[in-house]
Amino acid sequence: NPANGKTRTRDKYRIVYTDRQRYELENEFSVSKYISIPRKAALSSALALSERQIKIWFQNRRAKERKLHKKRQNICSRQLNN
Amino acid sequence: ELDDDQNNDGEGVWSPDIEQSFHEALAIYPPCGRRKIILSDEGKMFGRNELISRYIKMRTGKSRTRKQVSSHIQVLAKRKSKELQSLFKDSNL
DNA sequence: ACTGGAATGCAATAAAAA
DNA sequence: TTTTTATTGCATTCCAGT
Repeated sequence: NPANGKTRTRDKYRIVYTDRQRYELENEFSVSKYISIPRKAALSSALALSERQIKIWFQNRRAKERKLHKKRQNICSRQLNN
Repeated sequence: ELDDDQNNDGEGVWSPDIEQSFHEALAIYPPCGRRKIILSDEGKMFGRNELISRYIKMRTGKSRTRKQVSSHIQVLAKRKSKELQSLFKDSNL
């Protein structure tokens, strides 16, 4: 449903991705933190997700990485000021 | 560096007074999109967003860059299209 | 070389799911 | 409570038009 440009509906606030969708997305992320336009198109048709969903997944995945990195930094600084 | 905003007051980026002059500028310059976007004065070039930016500075004394104006127009257009889309959904279901 | 505008990025946030 | 999809308001980057 790419013509809409909208994913959320009144009955489905969000959908749960399949294990294969998660695996392939995670695999692509390990190659590059930023998805290229042709790779995004390929993943979109391969995983039956809209290009918007691919784009948003990478944004959320980067946010997760930043959050984890911040946690690691906090642990390090905690160990430094004992 | 510390909060160095001579141009930005305590309110948000598009506080009511700035929003007011922004809409005035929209009405003044081209009364809705379709007019010669190519504005070239002797020596200097001026696009619509820059004219809007200058108008906001005139009326409020606060600076909003042409890219801020561009971004704001995009956000407003998105809101409008979503309002229309939700109206269609409601009437259908 | 200038621009306006689309695509994209990110922080904050919501809410369902785990 | 934490994690996972999805949106929103701004800014920033990418694309052409003149």
